[in-house]
Amino acid sequence: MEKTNYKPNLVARVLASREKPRLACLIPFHTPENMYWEAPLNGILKAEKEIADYGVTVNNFLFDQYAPDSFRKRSTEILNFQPDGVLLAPVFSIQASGFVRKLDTLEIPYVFIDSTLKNENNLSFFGQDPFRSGMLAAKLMKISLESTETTAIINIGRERENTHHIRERENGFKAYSLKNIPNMSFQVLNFPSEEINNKTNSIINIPGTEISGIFATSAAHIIADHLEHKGVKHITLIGYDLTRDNIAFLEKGIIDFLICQKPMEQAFRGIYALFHHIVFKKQIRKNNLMPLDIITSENLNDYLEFELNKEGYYE
Amino acid sequence: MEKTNYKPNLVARVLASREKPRLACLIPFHTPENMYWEAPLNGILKAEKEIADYGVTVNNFLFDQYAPDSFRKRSTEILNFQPDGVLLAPVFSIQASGFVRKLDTLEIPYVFIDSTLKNENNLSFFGQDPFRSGMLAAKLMKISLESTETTAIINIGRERENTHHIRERENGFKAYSLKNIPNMSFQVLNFPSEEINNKTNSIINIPGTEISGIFATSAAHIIADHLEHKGVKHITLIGYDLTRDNIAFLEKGIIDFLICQKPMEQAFRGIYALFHHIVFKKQIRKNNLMPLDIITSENLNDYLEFELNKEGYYE
DNA sequence: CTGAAAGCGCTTACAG
DNA sequence: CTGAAAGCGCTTACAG
Repeated sequence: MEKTNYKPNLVARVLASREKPRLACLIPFHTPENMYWEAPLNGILKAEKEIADYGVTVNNFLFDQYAPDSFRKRSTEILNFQPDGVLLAPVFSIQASGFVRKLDTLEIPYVFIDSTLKNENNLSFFGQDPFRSGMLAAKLMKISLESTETTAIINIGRERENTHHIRERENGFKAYSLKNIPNMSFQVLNFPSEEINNKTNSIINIPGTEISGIFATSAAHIIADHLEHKGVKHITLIGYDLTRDNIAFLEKGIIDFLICQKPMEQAFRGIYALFHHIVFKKQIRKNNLMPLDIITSENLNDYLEFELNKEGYYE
Repeated sequence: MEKTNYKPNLVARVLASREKPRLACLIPFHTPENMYWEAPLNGILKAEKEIADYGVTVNNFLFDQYAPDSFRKRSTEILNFQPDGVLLAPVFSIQASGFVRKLDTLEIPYVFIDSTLKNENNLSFFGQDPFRSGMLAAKLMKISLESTETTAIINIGRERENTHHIRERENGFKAYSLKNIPNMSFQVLNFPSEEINNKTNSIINIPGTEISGIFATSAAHIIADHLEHKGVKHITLIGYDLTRDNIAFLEKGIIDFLICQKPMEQAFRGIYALFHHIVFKKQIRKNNLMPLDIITSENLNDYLEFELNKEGYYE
């Protein structure tokens, strides 16, 4: 009888509905030393503006990315806040698991950005596949090398800092190299970030001319700074993320490639996923892998301008 | 007195307004031989769906990309249609100029995609900078080459076919090479597409082992097919666009890099620019250069999946 | 030319 | 439990 394929007008629905959905975001705050998390925050703020007319409000609960306790405190605040949806970066997997379990009970939808947890009922995930990004880095390394050469995989960071992500990048790089670059050898070097900060130039003891390529699984700018001071040229350096420091070294030609994971867009689209789900009852795609964008000095400017302005499809 | 910063609710405005804006699109139709223009059309259709609830309708006027007369006919139809906004690919610059002049008189806003015309009053442009894309191709070529080597720039296509675009790609490649790859020599080869289609394997007379890299300013799959049949390996092949043929050769490893200009997103965002301008009276950024996306076999799948699904920020 | 009323297509509180 | 009425925040045709 009701076979008429009636489609309600969503604009009218929003206006008539007295609902004012409240979203909560749980991501790390950024610091002058680590600006990475500024981008997701900007994505959130941009999305918030765009959907304000639909009655949606967004509240941010920022935690210390090195302090699991801070994460737990903020997540409790969110539960008290009783939001209609949550966007979170599940940096600390144990604490995040406990938190989303409570959200499940309360039937509050939640979206992961940056990294994900397996076997959770998240509405959606926006982020990168770290293993594949490591493979891509190895491919770029392969074409940069001339023949039989040695490269280094350098991990910089605290023990707890995004460990899984970093390891997966390394694993991807290794897997690709072993399969596709048989005549390349590599060594793995680990440096805690505290040590690096104090004595950059001495601690990274790169065996001079033997190394022709470096894959920095994080903080490429620190290695770039080291290479610049040492006056080392001709080392192919591949890293991650368009932070200000990295960009400077990319422009100077010290960093050759940066792989970008579109952190602003991850957060922007995460908010939109919640918005579309809650307000428009739309179906949401669960896994959204961001493309592995390759940035060089040639496409840097277009990329930056584009990424900063695209989100709203207008200025 | 009215210093109160009152912001009208756009959702209510749309509902109350009896306006039903009608958009017209003027782009080439695609054919089995040239599927490129399918992507922009899909972008248009996707955007159309999303904004239907706002009362906007979209009408497509497709022309033959090799026939200026076809362009002119369709543009006349659009003038009779009296749209509230126009999206067009100004493939034929003279005809397009005449058309947009009439739109100016009628005060109908219009947006360029794919390529642009200078000194026109277009609301917006979404496309790529072909010169910079050529530079990027040269950079990729540089890192792929081992030392002193010869590369070829190969242009395939009819005389009239996107000439400006193609030439600019070539010019960008040359400019970068001359400046940054002093020990590389290159030759420029031009093939009309008609000849190619008939005798692919014989006409491209690539001087065997002397060539170690090829920059295909268009139709890379034709060259890839040639290389495959000849059994030539180790030639770095760089081309454009994620067409089905190109993708197949990228996966096989015969094409090494494809530079993508996001044709679907160009059109999608073009429609959104018109929508936001007409319905929401939003300010629109005039020049929107798409990033020069570098696609390899490693990031191909993520890229495809992402691009095909991102537009609506949901599935 | 100004101002109050009707209406956009829905949802929801309320009367029956 | 059902159905008609009121109302979301605007615009616009219409009465004065």
